[in-house]
Amino acid sequence: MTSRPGGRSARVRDAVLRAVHAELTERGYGGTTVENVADRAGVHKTTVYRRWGTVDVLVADALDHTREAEWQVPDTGTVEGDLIAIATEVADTFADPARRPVPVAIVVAALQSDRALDAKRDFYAARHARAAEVVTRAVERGELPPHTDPVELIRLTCAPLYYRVFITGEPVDRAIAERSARAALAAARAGLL
Amino acid sequence: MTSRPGGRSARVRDAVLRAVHAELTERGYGGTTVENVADRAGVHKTTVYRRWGTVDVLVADALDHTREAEWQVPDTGTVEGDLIAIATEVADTFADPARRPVPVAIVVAALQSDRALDAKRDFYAARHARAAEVVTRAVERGELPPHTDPVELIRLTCAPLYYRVFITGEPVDRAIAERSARAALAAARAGLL
DNA sequence: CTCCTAACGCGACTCGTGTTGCGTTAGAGT
DNA sequence: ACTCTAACGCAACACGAGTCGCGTTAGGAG
Repeated sequence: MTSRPGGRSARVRDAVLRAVHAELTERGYGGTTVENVADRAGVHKTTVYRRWGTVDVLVADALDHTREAEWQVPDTGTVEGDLIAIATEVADTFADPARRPVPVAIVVAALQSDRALDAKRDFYAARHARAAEVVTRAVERGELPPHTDPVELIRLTCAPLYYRVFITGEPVDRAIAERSARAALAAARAGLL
Repeated sequence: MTSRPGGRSARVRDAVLRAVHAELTERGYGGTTVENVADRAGVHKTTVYRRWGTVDVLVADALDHTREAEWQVPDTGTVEGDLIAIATEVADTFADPARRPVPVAIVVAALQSDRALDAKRDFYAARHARAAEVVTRAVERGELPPHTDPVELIRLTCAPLYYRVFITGEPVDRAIAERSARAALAAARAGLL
């Protein structure tokens, strides 16, 4: 039934999703067209229209695809170090002109399409669940109160960075990443999560 | 030169910006068209194309327009009460299906257009500057450390709510608003801002 | 090796968005 | 009251995104 990894369908999908990534980086979500994606992938546009239909579905599928790649959870020995590492990674991504456009495009897509919304929700749910390990470890070590909500601490760590990028439009750097992590940690230590 | 408030230009602008608001609410940013806006405003589409050109400029102008309306800063007597009030207002807006689409559309527009980005940046800069009053009052009362960054505390209060709406896609309610405010306050009291 | 089907390529078509040239009108200035 | 100009209305047009029908091909099954 379904083609194996070496089949034509799989090759087309790989080429198209790579093209989606490149188009989003260069033109952003609004400038990305099904036709341009098809051309870049070396595939006819009707093929893309039939299998995906719209740009937001392309983005959603690309996000699902990248979710298969594994992500390494930091383990510095302390929660503070781990949270700072996580926040720094986020800040670095948004500070890099080559990587920033893709997550931005995903947010835009998710705000306009249920299909992309699901993909984004799943992606962040998985990421948060993985990242929460640093919190559960800290609780076990006695660094944090026993009833601390692990995912909430992760959210609180990242939120100020995303807030700057998407709401206030201010730049983000590592100093802000550190401050966000420490602020979130202070709330956790106060037993507020 | 410029027409006075009662002139034809001003009437057209009012009608168009009202139509923009309605279209964004009903169809969202992606579904809003210059032509639909013009029809709803009872104006020919070329008029809108000439004065604004694109949807993002319409959104930007509408945002500039609403910025003229004054916003009441809460004053409950304590920083905690004030911050909770601010956070609750944000949460209520996003929880209300009738009000939520507009700020969402503004974020989408700002991610795709420099003109809308400027308008959004100015809007939030003004809002934050006004809201920061509750922090400076608190510092004067001795509730918070003297070097606390007022705007940063406001950002920290609101960030988790926006993070849920735009990134994780989780719902926001008043309980989360209160927790966000208290968490931000804990960081401020720890002298981390 | 042959068959069979799902997926792809191709070109023509539809349709909505945005543009242009020209005539018309509101309304400010005198 | 009259003029003069900026802004608006209108219709025809251009352009690109998305659709459709049909022919072609890759590649798995037997």
